[in-house]
Amino acid sequence: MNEVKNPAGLPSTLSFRLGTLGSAVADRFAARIAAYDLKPKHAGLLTALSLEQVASQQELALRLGVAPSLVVALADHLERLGAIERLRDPADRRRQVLTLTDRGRELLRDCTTAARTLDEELTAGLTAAERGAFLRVLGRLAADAGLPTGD
Amino acid sequence: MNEVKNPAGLPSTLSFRLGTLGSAVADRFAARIAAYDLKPKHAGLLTALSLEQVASQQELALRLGVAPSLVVALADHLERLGAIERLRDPADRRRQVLTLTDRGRELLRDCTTAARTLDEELTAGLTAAERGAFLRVLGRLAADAGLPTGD
DNA sequence: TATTGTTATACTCTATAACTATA
DNA sequence: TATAGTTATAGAGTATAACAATA
Repeated sequence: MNEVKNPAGLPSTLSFRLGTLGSAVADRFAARIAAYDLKPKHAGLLTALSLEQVASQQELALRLGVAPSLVVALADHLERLGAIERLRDPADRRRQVLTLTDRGRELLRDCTTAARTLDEELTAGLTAAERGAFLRVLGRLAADAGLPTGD
Repeated sequence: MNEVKNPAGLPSTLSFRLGTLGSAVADRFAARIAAYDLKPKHAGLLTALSLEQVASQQELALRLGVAPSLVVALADHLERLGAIERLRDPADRRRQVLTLTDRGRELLRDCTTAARTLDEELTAGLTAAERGAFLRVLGRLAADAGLPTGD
């Protein structure tokens, strides 16, 4: 007399699939941008700067959902790479305003290209329609969760 | 004279969205199963056991893609919770065969319920058809990536 | 006194390497 | 000698708390 099994277990849930697949994809993305001496969080910071134009480190910490001390470390690294510049805000000399350099925009383009290539590989088995619909729903879910979607 | 922007930047890619959304969902899932003194990796181990019936710790390490030493720590914890039993394989006394207990199956059901509840919240803004299509594509992508899908 | 950025420190997660017991 | 599991140790990543400069 078998127990009643879960009609379909944890792997059939959207949350589990999204979590495991997201982790796998993030790892693959990280491996590809490692060639530029960048990690996903660096790409996230560059992206935030490209959307916001300028931003203080506190604002970035809030936006990225990380501790301010981590923004210091990320910005230090990006500054060493020549990807960003730190400028004291003359109106409030406590604030450091971060801005993208040309090199930073170039690196962000490289990251985007790497992500697009990965997209192609991941969705090789999908029709164009399936892929488009999937991407749109993904964008809506991300927006609902308060994440950037570029729209 | 604005520079030409990326026609659509990193946040418009499937890889970026999957990675960020996956991370956010994983965090939320972790917060909910913390009430059972479990973390996502524990749920993954319980799931693997439920699919495989029995498994040695080495096999589990391979399946979960983690170091064997981590399986030790995860199994220690699950054993303390009464969720699994360790049995020496009589045929090869080096091997520990892990099996789910009734309590383990109960905990796995609790995790699945938590994931389903989270699913509902995440997809509240989608039609049933959109949701079904999204889940199916997610399953195909996960399967292509070698992850369990429960199918 | 409050706030921005920084530094110092600690904690979590996980892997690698050394070790024990079986084979 | 080789393998399963365990233990010891170390590294990455990130947070919290103390501190300095400025408001």
